[in-house]
Amino acid sequence: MPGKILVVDDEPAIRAMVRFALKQADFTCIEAADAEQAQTLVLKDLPDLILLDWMLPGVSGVDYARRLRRERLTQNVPIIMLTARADEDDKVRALGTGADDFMTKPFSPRELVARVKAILRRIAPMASGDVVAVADLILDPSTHKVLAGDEHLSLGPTEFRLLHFFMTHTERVHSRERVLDAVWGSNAYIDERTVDVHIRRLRRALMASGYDRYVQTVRGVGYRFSGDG
Amino acid sequence: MPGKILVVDDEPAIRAMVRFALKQADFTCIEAADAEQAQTLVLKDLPDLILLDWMLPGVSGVDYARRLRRERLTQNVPIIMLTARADEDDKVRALGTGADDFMTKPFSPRELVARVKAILRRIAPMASGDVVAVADLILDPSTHKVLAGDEHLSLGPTEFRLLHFFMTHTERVHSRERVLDAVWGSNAYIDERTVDVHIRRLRRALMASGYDRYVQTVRGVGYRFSGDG
DNA sequence: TTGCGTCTGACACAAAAGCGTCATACTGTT
DNA sequence: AACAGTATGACGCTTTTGTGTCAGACGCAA
Repeated sequence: MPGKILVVDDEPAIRAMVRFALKQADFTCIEAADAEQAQTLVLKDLPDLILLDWMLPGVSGVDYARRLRRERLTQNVPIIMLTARADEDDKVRALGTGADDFMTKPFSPRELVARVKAILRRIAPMASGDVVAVADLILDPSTHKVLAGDEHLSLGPTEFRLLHFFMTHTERVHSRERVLDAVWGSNAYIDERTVDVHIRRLRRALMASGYDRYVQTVRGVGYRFSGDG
Repeated sequence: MPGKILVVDDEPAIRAMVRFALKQADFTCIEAADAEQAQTLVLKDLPDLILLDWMLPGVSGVDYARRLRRERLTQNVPIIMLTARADEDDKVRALGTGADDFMTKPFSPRELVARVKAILRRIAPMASGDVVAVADLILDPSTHKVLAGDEHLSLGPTEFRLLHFFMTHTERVHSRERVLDAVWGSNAYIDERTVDVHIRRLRRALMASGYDRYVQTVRGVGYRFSGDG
């Protein structure tokens, strides 16, 4: 279950093709025909990546991309622009909006999937679906298992995501706010103290294998996942 | 990898290329120039996969694909559509017929083989007819029997297919949606909770032999069939 | 066709697991 | 010591899953 992808295009045919391709590759796909619909979906469940048509009825794809970049919620969601023609000017402008990549129609499903995966690996390591390992701690999103050495340890969904986040973003301090954004999906009205509780639960689960010491408190700032003290 | 593949294309040159590529990869290849011939071969010896040209003299590839999907015998045989141009509309329509993939000419032998293998991997572990075994649990599709140790256990058709799916796709977590696709067929309008019910029935059947613990719930995600907890 | 038994999917309710918040205890800093 | 930030256990609530039941579909036999 690598990731959730929002497709914004007014042509149902394109959406159908994209949906098919993404589904084949095990992505979850949500769809919108215009910017307004898209925004509703974005607020409802924040996607991991957005495929955005350059030309849209109403608010254009370019304008919508700018807006997505301005707003805090979507600031870090990668965007791939879809355009009808390979026009250099368009390309420059598209990248100017903050798009992460750019594809000209027609494109093959294979190419689409390849690019999506590339972007996700680069920008959203959590959504790539790859096995993550830190020392002897191994987390496998595809089986949803976590191994510490050869011990299999069981985590609740939230602790699993939390550990996944930490393991894909090691060595850095993350504020509670950031953790909430990454693990809870950023539009949650949740008390920051709640992070503490889940940190506690995660530590407890890791305790048996000693990996709890990887989950480090940085007083006044947040938490860090790191091998050395 | 076992496999008999039917190529339906009116151009002998294409057929020759495909035949060559498939033979190299150890597939058996049978050929037809039109839908009528194809149908004769299908009835004589059911192929594991069909490569079907989009444009055929007489009954078009699209229509023939629909027919293959309608008929019981061929309902589950994967189809790869071959189209002349990368026309988005064609692609979409091809997928609408129930094709599992499509390729635009010209394609390389390598690409062909890769796609064929991909499809067979995805669909065939269950369709191969091979006996599947996990620990002492043995499922034989040809006799439709399941043995746990030396106990013979009886399952309903759906539970049988469900177990078959699990045994050919162990270790991974499968969302209910995915399970529905694989076990019920990808065009079933079925409540996701129904999966739970059949999981229950399967577990109950496996209970006597203790294999019910292999059927694991991954909360918030789906189910997994796995030896270790 | 009719009748019979099995299989199925939906539903409703029960049970379980997970979640977020809070109050309180604790720890490090100044 | 006083303060601010953090850790932790408990608790009420929500979401998700488990399970029994039932009406209808289906296959089969007469």
